[in-house]
Amino acid sequence: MEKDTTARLLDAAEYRMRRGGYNSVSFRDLASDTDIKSSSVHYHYPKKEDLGVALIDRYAERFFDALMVASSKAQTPKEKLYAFRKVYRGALYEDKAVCLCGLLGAEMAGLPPALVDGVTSFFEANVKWVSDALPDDLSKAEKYKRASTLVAAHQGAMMMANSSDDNKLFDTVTEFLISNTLGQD
Amino acid sequence: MEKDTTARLLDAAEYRMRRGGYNSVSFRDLASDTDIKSSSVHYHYPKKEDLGVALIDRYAERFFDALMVASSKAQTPKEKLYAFRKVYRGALYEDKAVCLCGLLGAEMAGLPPALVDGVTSFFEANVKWVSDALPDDLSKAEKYKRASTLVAAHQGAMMMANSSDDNKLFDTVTEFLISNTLGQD
DNA sequence: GATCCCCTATCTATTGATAGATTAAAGCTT
DNA sequence: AAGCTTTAATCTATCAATAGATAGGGGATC
Repeated sequence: MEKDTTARLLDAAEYRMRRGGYNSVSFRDLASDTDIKSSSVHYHYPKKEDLGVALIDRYAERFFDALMVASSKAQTPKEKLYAFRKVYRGALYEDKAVCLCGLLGAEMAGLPPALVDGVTSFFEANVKWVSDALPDDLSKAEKYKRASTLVAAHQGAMMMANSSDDNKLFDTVTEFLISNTLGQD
Repeated sequence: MEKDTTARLLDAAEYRMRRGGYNSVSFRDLASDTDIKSSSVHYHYPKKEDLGVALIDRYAERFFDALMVASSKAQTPKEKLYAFRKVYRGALYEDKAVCLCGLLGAEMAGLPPALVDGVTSFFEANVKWVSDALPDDLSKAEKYKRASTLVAAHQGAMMMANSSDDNKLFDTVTEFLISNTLGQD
């Protein structure tokens, strides 16, 4: 089965947005990417904001789906955190781009209001997932602290790897941090 | 002495760019911010790329100046890293925005070539500074690893604090990481 | 008088967005 | 089955607004 138009539009929009940001995506670019006219893009997503919301929704859903798959056999906290890392790593290596929400999170103040919530929840859900992956005996506050640190470092490492064109930086940082964060009780 | 036009232009451009990214800044916006005409903005910065380069240069210079000041009395690695943190923290709390290079680093693929180098060097210099601040007895590789992690986490924490409108997240993450990174030999 | 700085005026390209025609398929009615 | 209606998805054509950029004029200062 072929991909329908909305899927192809979202693919094109995600590709562009994860490289140049929200304002680097235009309806005409998407139109030429998908071989339709820009007015037809508006048929699927009347406002750019609508497109943005759909993009974030799809991205988040795909991210957490991938996270479930990657962590399905994980038992220990360590295994779960490596699953988390693996999903981030895939986004960087396979898509050759930073996290959509990481980029939009930086541009937050310039985004239409409807997008802000999606980005915020993405990170909340990230932190929650990592918190739940950490050892049970840690306090809630301690879990929050470590989970936030892990998510922040993954995002930062992604951005730095991207901007220095050196993906190994991501590997180095996240590997170090996971072993280190778990290394002490 | 009043600020000259270029300084006011860079102020306005930095304000906007650190909130909405490179493509959210327009010559007309800057013109109205500084009460001149957009053609006069072109007098100072003929191309947008020129403006971008000047912005990054000034930002980097100011950053490392602030770092020198903040670390002038620092003796121990721990004190130096807290100075590093303090400068990042100031950028977040006082400017109420993310790091210019952090945002541009994410948008890298959509930037004019001339800007790319500036952003890359900013991070290289960051990592180098932190490396030099770490204890002497660590290997070069170990220093690189920890320095990259610290810089990445500061950037990521800044972005997450910004996008969740909760600056304390930055404090929590960076405090945890500095004490933790130094805590083990 | 040359230089610096800003102006008016204008150009072309691109932006997000809309109106209205067209086409084809799907569903109903008789 | 044939004819009619509706819906979905695309098109052409066009807007007004905004983008980056340039040409050339005017006043101030050195």
